[in-house]
Amino acid sequence: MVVTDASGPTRGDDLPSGKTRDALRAAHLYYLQDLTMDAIAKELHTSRSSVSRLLSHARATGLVEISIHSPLDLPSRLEQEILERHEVAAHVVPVPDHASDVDRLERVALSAARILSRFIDSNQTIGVAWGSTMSAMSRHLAPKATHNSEIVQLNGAGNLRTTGILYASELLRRFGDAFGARVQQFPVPAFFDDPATKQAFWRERSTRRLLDLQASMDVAIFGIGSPFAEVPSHVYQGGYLERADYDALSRDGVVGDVATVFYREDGSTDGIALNERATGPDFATLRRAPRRICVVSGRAKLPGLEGALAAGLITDLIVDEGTARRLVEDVPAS
Amino acid sequence: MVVTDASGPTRGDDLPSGKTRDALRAAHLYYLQDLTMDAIAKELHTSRSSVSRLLSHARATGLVEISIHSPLDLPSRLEQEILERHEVAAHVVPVPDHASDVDRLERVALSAARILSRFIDSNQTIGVAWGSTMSAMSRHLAPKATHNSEIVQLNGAGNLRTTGILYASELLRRFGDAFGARVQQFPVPAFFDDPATKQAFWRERSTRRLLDLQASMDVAIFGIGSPFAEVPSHVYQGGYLERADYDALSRDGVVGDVATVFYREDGSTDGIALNERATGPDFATLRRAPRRICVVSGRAKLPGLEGALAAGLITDLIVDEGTARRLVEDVPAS
DNA sequence: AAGCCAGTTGAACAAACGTGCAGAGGGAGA
DNA sequence: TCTCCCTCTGCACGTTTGTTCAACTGGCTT
Repeated sequence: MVVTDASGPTRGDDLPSGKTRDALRAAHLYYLQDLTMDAIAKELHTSRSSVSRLLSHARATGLVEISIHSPLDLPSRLEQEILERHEVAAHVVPVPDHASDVDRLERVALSAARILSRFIDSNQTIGVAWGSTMSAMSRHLAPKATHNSEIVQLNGAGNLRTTGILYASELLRRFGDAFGARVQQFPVPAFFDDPATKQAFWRERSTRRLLDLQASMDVAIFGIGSPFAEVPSHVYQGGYLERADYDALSRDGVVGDVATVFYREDGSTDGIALNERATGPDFATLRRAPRRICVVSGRAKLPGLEGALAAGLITDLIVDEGTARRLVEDVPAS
Repeated sequence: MVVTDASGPTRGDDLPSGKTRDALRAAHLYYLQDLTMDAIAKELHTSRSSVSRLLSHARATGLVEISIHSPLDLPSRLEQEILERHEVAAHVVPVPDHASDVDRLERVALSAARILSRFIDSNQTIGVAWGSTMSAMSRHLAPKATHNSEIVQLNGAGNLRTTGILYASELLRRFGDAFGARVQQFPVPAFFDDPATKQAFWRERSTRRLLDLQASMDVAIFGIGSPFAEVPSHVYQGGYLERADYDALSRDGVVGDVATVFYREDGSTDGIALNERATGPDFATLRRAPRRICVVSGRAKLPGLEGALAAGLITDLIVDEGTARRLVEDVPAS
């Protein structure tokens, strides 16, 4: 639920009550004055454990923000190089080379969630895709109070087996909760069976409303799908695609997808039949968003990432260290 | 010393060596990925204790910044009221009411030091006064790398007993170190014996250079002196003033000083003889600095604070809770 | 070459911290 | 009014973290 907190007009002394208020004060004392929790407990007339919990609350709830500044001169050579080669602001997440893909994903998602709050603000329309990366991310979002913002689902999530609504709506809801934003779901399947159905649907006014929102996004957040990786992305496991679809993608030289829209190594999408049935925004629409944040982890997604970069889909990239390294090594000159 | 760190052009893998680099990585892992220090130790191939130290280093050195955001709607009613009444951005430091004045000062100074780094940036001229408040503050500054900034001493520090140079230079040096800035000392006594000497000195070219710097300050940082408080400020203990001077101040209705320039309750300075011999910048000069940060703790300084506010010396105020409360209560309507 | 100093290191200990748990409080509904 | 359910509290325990200490390193002097 959105942070509301009963801190009414309790004027008078200095005990305006309200958990958030206490948390704020505890945070001041702990992070700005270096008191121990014990000392804070005494000042707040409560137990040390409660203070510990208050501080957890303060962190989890975004009252406290911890950020890390490279001393400008040495900003991860990697980030620097990625910026130069691809004109993309990169955030490289350190992960040990031997980490499993699951670990890697989890850690990138955690960092990404923390970094994200910098980009979110009031009065924004925020497009959110879905997939395992976005899902992991949604579980770690640091709340940040905003007004009048809107979360828009970028692509449908229904498939042959489930409506996908539960999964996707849960994910979206987490984003909405974290930022106190309204959530606009997109209740369509990930892929239509028949392009004509999509066309028809797209003409519906309720659909149009959503498409218009997408077209006016301020921020888009998405992962990258990699159809032919050893560990396929969510889209490719969940029964969204059939054998024939795969074969078609393979023939077309597809290296990845963003919000269920497929593309080739060079970023092109023309003539990829499946896109006619996909529900994600075409790249021209996506690129209208001034800030487009891509979260990637695992070397398997490298080709997909390179394609997305070629397509100019990304303005901000959050990526694990190993993949970042390969990105700059693979392509000596773009 | 200024952070230099031997992290040269060590290209290659991902082990560019350098303590700062490790600290940065540790900080990422600890604060952005919530690993335990033990886990980080393994990733960095070192002991847990070293990681603990690295993290301390990262915090002390400003690589990690921890900030606290009130959820905009409830920004300490006090800060709100001070803003409305005095047009000053206040930062209220929570301190228990029963805290001693020494505690109070220490805690305000600590918070102030942390808050300060937000205001400091590259290519700035930063005026710094001295006194017990500034001294306490200087001991807690969080380093922040800047280029081409300059610390300028606002007022002389010599007195009858010592040259004051040691004390003041130590204080200034800490500021300089923390921000990697050059330090411009002002080697004059706090008060001249004879106004004429001051006049003469002020015509010296070396003095002019410094006064010009003061006149082009971007930020000024100062405390408030309170001559008649039970616990007198540094200026009033150290042998800077004599009996006769006190009497004169008392007759003139002085309530405080900023950088050894005295003023009355209404902020006026005209006709206060001592100011003719003082070495601090006159208020017109001071007010040319776009940002003027005042750090105050202890109710004894309340009259002084009110005078400084009346004189329009302050744009940003860092003050302990008790004093802030009295400030808004004392004067129901400004 | 020996000696010295300043800076690091990990082990061991002590302090500070997070969390499961059982009990207390306090509405909303029966 | 009683009961159920939810939330919050402080305690007790195990874990995590800060710090002291002695040993070690590498550079510089004598």
